[in-house]
Parts: sequence; structure tokens; C-alpha cells
Amino acid sequence: MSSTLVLGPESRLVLVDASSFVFRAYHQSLNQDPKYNVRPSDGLPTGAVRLFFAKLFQFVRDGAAGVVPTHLGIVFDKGSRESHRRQLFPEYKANRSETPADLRPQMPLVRAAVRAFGLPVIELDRTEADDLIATYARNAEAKGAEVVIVSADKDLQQLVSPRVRFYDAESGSKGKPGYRPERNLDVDAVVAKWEGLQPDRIGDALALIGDASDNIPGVPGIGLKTAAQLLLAYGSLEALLDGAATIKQPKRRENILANAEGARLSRRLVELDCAVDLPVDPDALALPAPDGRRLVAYLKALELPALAKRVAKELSVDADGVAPDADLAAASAPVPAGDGPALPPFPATEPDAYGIVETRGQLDDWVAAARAAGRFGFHLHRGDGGALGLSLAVEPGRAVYVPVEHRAAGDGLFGGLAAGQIDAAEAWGALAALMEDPEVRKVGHDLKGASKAAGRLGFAIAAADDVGLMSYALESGLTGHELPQLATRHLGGAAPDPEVLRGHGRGRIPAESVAPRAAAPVVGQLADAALRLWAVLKPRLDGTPAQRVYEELELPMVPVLARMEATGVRIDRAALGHLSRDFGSTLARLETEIHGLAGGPFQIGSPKQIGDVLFERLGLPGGRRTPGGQWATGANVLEDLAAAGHDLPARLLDWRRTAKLKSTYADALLAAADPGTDRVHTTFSLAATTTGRLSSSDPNLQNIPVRTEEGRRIRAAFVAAEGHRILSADYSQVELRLLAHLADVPRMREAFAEGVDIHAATASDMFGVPVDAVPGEMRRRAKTINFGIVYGISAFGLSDRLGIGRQEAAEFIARYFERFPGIRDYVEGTKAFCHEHGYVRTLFGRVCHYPGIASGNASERMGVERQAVNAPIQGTAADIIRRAMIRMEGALLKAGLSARMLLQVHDELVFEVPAAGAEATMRVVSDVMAGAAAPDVDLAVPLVVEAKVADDWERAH
DNA sequence: TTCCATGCTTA
DNA sequence: GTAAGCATGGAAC
Repeated sequence: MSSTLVLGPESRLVLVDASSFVFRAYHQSLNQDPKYNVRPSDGLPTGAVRLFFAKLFQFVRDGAAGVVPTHLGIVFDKGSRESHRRQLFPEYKANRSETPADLRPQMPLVRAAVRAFGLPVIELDRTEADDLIATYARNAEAKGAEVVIVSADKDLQQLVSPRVRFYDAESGSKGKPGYRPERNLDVDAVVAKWEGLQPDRIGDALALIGDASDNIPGVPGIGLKTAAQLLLAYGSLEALLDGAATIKQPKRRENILANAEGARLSRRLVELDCAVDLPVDPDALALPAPDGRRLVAYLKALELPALAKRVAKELSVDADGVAPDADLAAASAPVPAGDGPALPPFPATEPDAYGIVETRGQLDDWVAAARAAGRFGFHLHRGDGGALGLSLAVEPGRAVYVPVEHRAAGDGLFGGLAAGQIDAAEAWGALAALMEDPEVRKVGHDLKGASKAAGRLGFAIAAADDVGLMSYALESGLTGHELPQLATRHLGGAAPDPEVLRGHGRGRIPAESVAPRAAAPVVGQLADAALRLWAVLKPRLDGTPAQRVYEELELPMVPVLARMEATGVRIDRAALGHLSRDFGSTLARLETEIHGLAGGPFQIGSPKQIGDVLFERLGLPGGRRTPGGQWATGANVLEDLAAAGHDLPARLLDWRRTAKLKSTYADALLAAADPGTDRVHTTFSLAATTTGRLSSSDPNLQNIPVRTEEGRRIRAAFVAAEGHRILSADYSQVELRLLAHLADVPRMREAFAEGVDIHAATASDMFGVPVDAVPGEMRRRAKTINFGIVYGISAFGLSDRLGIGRQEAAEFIARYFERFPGIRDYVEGTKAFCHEHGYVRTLFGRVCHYPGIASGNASERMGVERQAVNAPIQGTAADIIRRAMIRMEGALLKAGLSARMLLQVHDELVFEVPAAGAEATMRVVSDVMAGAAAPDVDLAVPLVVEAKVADDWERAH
């Protein structure tokens, strides 16, 4: 026996982080046949201990990382919950879940296994295994021994030195998800893995990166690469935090400054304590020769015959002559216990809160209950192919799901319906009668989406409220208005996203294949959330100006937009296909040229690589940096370089323009168009902007190119159906007109009343030149400043736009304000109003909240002030075109016209009109748009509408 | 797989 | 200087 062997220069100490090993063994055991994971005689769980034993046996025999140990330390964790780190930071490892119930009874068995090998169990109250390992490692290192640390915990890589290596054993099985090959890290390997950081800087890196599993805060958004980059630049965490103000990337700088305390705390949490009391003398870790009989007795007690046989054979023991260890044989499985904390009132926790309807009788009962209540929350659950069912909430915490069109699991094309659903015609019939009943109020979210799905089923949704739009009318600018956000904000609980039902990754399934019983609690909660939100928001809305906005500018838009989306706009598939191929060959040609000019291939789509090529490899002058510290390669920069005679930047601009047109427009529109009708159906959002503008997505049809010749070829592919034409009508200078009204500028009002060129008139007033003698450059400057005012102007922005000095720009603005004092009053008055109230209003009473107006950060506060100055202008324009859209269908109907509204692009409406009625439609559309502010708002300037008819959108625009 | 920065399209 | 959405590359998770 060598148990007296003193730890010294000839020794090889292997330190095993037992707890991490046991956890890994446990999870590995879960992937195996459950019958191998329990003791047959009484069901005592043994899966983790079996794998742990096998691994320990391997360490004793073969060592780790090629090191056969003379000393072996098996170190356990006994202090995560009360360690000194907990005192520093109560949340430390607070998110660790409880030890699994079937692992807990195995822990004593694991310790027994260690003792069966003749080794001490190393553990110490209130001390984490990491600190014990660190102390043993430093101790042995000091004595000249070779050390291998076996752990899955990367924190321990801090200890790596010329004498200390880190070994992370293979986990999982080859070819299966989560498999990791073994890793054997010496100093060089650690430095490579940590992106150039020496082991003694790993603690700094860990403090920045944080660790979700240990609840170490770190700095959000910083990962290994960024941390290493920063630490190599600054030398250490302390130096980095002291010099954080000099970090170039603004986001990163603010982020680190804001989280500096968290990083300091994290640094202390990840610091290893190399001087804890050692519960076992290091010399006592000397590895004894294994006692085969004792090991076999252990394995027999756990009823692991295969392992017992193997150990007996390798250690030349007669297994038959060994009796099971009596104490262990008597150990039995304890009964686990424990229950979670009380849940919040939403979502409801009663087991029958979110039920399911399976019979006609039940359905009739619920419909009757909804009618009796006079209002109910609902969620029309939809899959790719349309409505799947409807959930109803008749009172908070009580909802039910009526599944109708779910498919049976595993059935594809020809699959039948899922079991337990009422006949579709019957179910939809009863539900449609309820949804169309004007006497019962329906409360939902995304009413537009629900209305479209209902429309496909042949019914409308009458007397409905949309809690998302209610929230938008009340709190635009304060929060998002999606159901989960509203639930968190107002109900104190999280509403589910129905997408969770489909799972993710490879197991993702269509919504219609989800079992009705699985869907019921989720969609039931959505109906419940809608009803509860209504109960919160309705009292806040009633009797306020926001109520009128909701009722007159939000809700009436729902059916209008639903019809526009359902109608879609026709594209010329052949033309777009031709364009795509054209763009493709242009790109291929440009790519060759660019690579040639650059002296080698690179990702042309990568701004980072472009910067490297232009400013590093080719050394072009005049490079600027982006806010993120990279080389800026935006169009401005490339244009300057191209103007200086460089070919490569010019080709890059061509490439970017062409790539944009191909991928964002030609290809995306072809992919989006309905293959049967060649029509593209966008989705308009009513509640996506702070100002009241709409937004368009999937695809966005509000940013179709128009400025360049090539781009207009895309727009020309938006065509009318046979026998029809495209009508485009847009407001002329609407925002400047509104500025003239809001700021009450007599000269501007007159110019608009007389129909003279507003920018020339501005220039004339500013520089005392007759309107018809204003030079082009002067007019351009006036135009820029006019737009600048609408956008909340700053001398900085104006100087950038005009290419003049900051000082000159400031003088320019001063002169403008001198000539148009009303505008200065408007700008200053609007800022003051926003500072006082935290919001601004449009002329129609829409509120736009700007909580950031009170920011202590001057540049941020000025940014919010610009938003506040712009919002009444942009928002009033948005309100006006909404009014036009709401009135449009009635006006066309009244005139006996059958034009269909297709798109809204902020100041423009696009229609598809029967060729014969184009002229008459143009008059009606123009009249409705021009008169849209009246009667609520009496504008001091006329609204002018320009309309045109053609065969495609490009020529109509 | 998800998120961020960059760049580009529109009003 | 305002308001949006989307493609791409690259890093984080």
C-alpha cells in the first residue's frame, strides 16, 4: 500500500469535481433504457451512480488526460446554498433547480462508491467544490506535483499553469445531440480557447460574460469574443472598467458603464478561493491499490451484475465468493416531496379553468353563458390554412376552447380530423351566430387577423373591441401592444404565444396537428387575457380624448385594412422573374470585377470585410468609423471614394444596389405572391408606430423603390388585373402644410394658398430674393431646412445634410427662426408641453408618449425632443389619411364605383379600378382625401391631392 | 436558433 | 434631424 506516499515533485494528483460528474452521469442515464436505472429488487434509482462508478474505475486505473494518478481527490460540493458567494450576492445560483428527485437518493451511494475505492470523500460545509479544488491544486503545485483537474466547469480553467492541466471528459455518445469529445487543456490550449487570454485573466472574462446557470450577472450582450477583445485591449477588468468611457462603440460603452457594478460583483463571485481549510490532508489522497472484494460487494448491493463481473475480472477477484455490502443493500428509496410557490392570479391555476368543448350540448351551454354575460373574451385560433377553433372566456379565469379543424396526429395530406370535435359546419354555425350577434360584445386581440379568418369562414365579427388598439390609443409610446406585453403589464402574468404549441427545431409541427387538448389551455388563456385586459383598459378609456381616437381612428380601420390585405396587389411574375435574372447576372459580373480590384475574394455582403479591404489592404484614405468602431462603408463613404476616382468603391455601390433590388424586392415579391392569383398580400399594423402611422410587413409594401431607374422597374411590376388600372393619389407636401398650420406661419400659409413653390418662397423670405429669382442652390438649402424643421432639426444634422460647418448651420437655423418666429414658438412650445406632460398630441387628439423626455442624458433627451416636435406633424398627417381611408369605401359605394383600395404608403393611397370608372374614381378619391381633416379639424391651409391613373404603379405614381 | 450592427429602401 | 421593415454577416446563446 502506498497510502503514506507524500505529495511531492514525483506525484501526479488528479482532482475530480465529483458533483459535476454526478450530474453529467445522471443526465446520461436518462437517455438509457429506464430499466437499467433502478435497482430491480426495490426500484432504488441507480442510473447516475452506475455511470459514476464506471468512470471512477477508469480514473483509478488509467487516470485522466494521459496522467495515471499517484494521488486522487474526489471533491464534493457542499456549499452552493450557503457559501460566501451567497452572502455577496443572494441570487448566486438561486436559479439552480432542485436536485432531481431520482438523483437525490443516489448521492449517498456515490459517496459510498468513493469510499469503496479506499478514497476519502472530500467535502466541507459551506464550501464549494471549486474552492476546494483550487486550494488542493495550488498546494500540490507548490510542492512540485503534476495536477490534472477533471471538471465540466470552465471556471476552473483559471487554475491552469505549466504544472496544472484541465481535463473535461467526453460526454454523451458520439453522433447524438449534445455530444462533446474529451478536452485536455494545457496553458496553450486554454489561451487558444479563451481567444488569447492567459489563465489569470479568465476570471475577468467570466465576470464580463456572466453565467446564466450560476446567475452571475456579468454584462449583458458580452460574450467570449467581445470580452477577450476588451481585456486584451485594456489589460484587466479593473483597467477596462476605469477606462470604459473611452470605448468607441456607444452601445457597448453605455452597456459596460451601466453594468460596471454587476461586473465587479461578478468578478468577486468567480474568484476562486485558494486558501480554504483542507478537510483532508493532501498526503492522504495517495491512491491505494483497489480492494476488489470491497468494490464487488458494493456493486452486488446495488444489483449491478455486469459491472461487478467486469471489476472482478480486471482485479482478479472471485465474484461468487463476495457477499453484497449489507448496509447498502438496506438503503432504500426515500419519498421525494415539495411543492412550488403560489402562482399569480393570471393565468388561472384551477385545473378546470381552461377546458375544452367536445359536444354540441357543451357548446350550446357556453354560447348561452356568453350571451348571458353580455360580453366575452375570445381568441380565434389559426393555423397556416385558416381558423382551427375558437376559445371563449365568459369571466376572468374561466375559458373554454372549441376545437373544430384540428387534424389527427401524424396524418398528412389525407389525414382525418382529430377526435372529439363537433362537426365543422355545426360548430362554426353556432359560433358565427354568436360572433355576429350585435347584442353581445366580443373582446379580442388582433381583431383584424380574426376578422380575416372569420371572413374566410363566411361570418363577420360584430360589436367587437380590440384590447391591442385600446392600449395603443391610451399608451402609444409607452409599451408594445401585443397580448403577451399587455398581460405582463396589466395582469401581472405572462400570456402564452400560441406558437409554443408547435414546438421548435426538428420537432416543429403545423398548428393544425396540435392536439386540441394541448391547445386548450393556451388559447383559453389568450381569451381570458383579452377579457381581463378589457376590464382594465375600458374604464381608463371611457370619457377621454383617447376614446374618440379609438372609436373613430382605430377600430374603423380594422375592416378597411382587412379588406385591403385580403384583396392584395397583383404583380407581374414574368417581369419580376426577368429582373431577378438580370440582377443575378449583373451581380456575377460585378463580383468578378470586385474581387479582381480587391486582389482576392471576400464576402462582398460583409461591411466589415469591405472595410478591411478598402482601408487596410488597399490603404485608401478618408476612412471613417461607425458608432460600433468598425470602418464605415455606407453609401456616403463609398460615393466620396468613387468621386475621388477609385473604381472599387464605385463597383461596390453598384453591387449593393443590385443585391438589394434582387433579394429584398424581386425575389421576395415573387416568393410572397400567391401562386394562383399572382397577388401579394401584405399585413398592415395599426399599432406598430408611436405616431399613428401604419406599418406594412411580410412583405413591406411601403418601401417599394421609386428613386432610381432600376428601382422603378420593380415598381412597374405592380400591375392592375385585366380590365383594370392602377390609381395612385397622394397628398402634396402634407407635413409642411401641417407645419404651416400648427406653427401658424402666415407667409407659408399664403404660399400654400396661392400654390407657389414652398421651398422657393422660404428661400425668398430668408434671403430677401424675389421668389422667381431664387437660385437652385438656395432653394435646395431652404428645402433641406424645411424638412429639417419637420424632423426636429439640430445644427449637427443640418450641417451634415448641407455639407456645411456646424457654425454656419446654426446661423442658418437662427435666421430661419427669425423670419418664421411661429415655427420657433411651435418647436419650443411642443418641447415644453412634452416636458410637462410626458406626451404630445396630434390635432385629432392622438397621444404619443415620450417617457424619455426626462432623461438625464443630454443627447438622449435632445433626441426625444426631436421626436416630440415631429410627432404632432407626422401623427396628424397619419390621422388625416386614416380618416380618408375610413370614409373612402362609403364614398365610392355612394358614387356607384367599384374601385378597391390596395395600399397605403403614409401620404399615398393606391387603388385598383375598373378601366371604365377611372376618371370618376379619381375625382371621388381626391375629394375624400382633400376633405379628410374636416369637420373635426379646420386647417388654415388647403390639402392638395395629386392623382394619376396608369397600367402599373410606377407610371401611376 | 436568436439577437445585434450595418446598410438600404420608403414617406 | 422624424417614422418604419428587411437582408446580411457575425456573435451570442
